[in-house]
Amino acid sequence: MSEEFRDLYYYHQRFHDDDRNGGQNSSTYTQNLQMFNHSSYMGFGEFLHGSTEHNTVTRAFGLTPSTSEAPVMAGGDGDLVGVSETPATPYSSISSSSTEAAGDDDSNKSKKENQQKESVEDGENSSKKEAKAKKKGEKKKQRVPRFAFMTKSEVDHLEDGYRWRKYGQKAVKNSPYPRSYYRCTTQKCSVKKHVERSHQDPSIVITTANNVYDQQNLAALHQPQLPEYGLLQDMIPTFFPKQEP
DNA sequence: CGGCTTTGACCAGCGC
DNA sequence: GCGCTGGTCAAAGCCG
Repeated sequence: MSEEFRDLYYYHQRFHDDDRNGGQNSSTYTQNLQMFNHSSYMGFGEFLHGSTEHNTVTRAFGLTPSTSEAPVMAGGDGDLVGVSETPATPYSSISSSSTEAAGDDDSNKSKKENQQKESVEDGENSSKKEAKAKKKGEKKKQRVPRFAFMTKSEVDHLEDGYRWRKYGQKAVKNSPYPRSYYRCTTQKCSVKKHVERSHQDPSIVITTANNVYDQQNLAALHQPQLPEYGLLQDMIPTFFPKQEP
């Protein structure tokens, strides 16, 4: 995995018997779910505290949060959270967080668009500079909480019930595997994620997603279609707790 | 024709 | 200030 992830929490392993075959016969199971911390982002505990609720991650993916109390990620003000104490438990947990402009993906975008528009309209470099200068006056870009999880899979882009459009691909430093950038194409869905394959263990896919879902919009968000081999809830049970009978 | 991927270019943040 | 890197844009092309 890329060096940006510093600390491992849990490690989620998932096998697809036949991903290529529509995943119809695939099976999913979890092994040590490993969580990791993005070095440039806030600690996991911080993430939780910074977030309003335990369901943050659920929201992050636009999934309807469970009504049951999230078990979870309790404790830990620091970089790591104590969940790592129970890694053997299947469905034990998920990954970490990071920060980046809190909820400003769109604002950044529009900012950028405006910037570009300006430069196009003016048709000169000067306008670009102006835009830049203008931007300098604006408040510093904040960070959106992000989190990531590792999945053992043969396919890079895991089916999670959402529609994604790939909007970019970059070579990853120190890794032969590129990183692909996706955005959710569902209306009102502003989630973005990037997916890369671990160069240390090529069988592992690292997915990192932002957390820009507006809680108020949550209800309006689409309900995920059940993919062939399970939802993120299955992959990240700590954040997607199973309903107790 | 619409939706998607590919890919080079651009931009901002960060470290030195 | 400069270079590097991650993230995004958008044109071009592909595909159903």
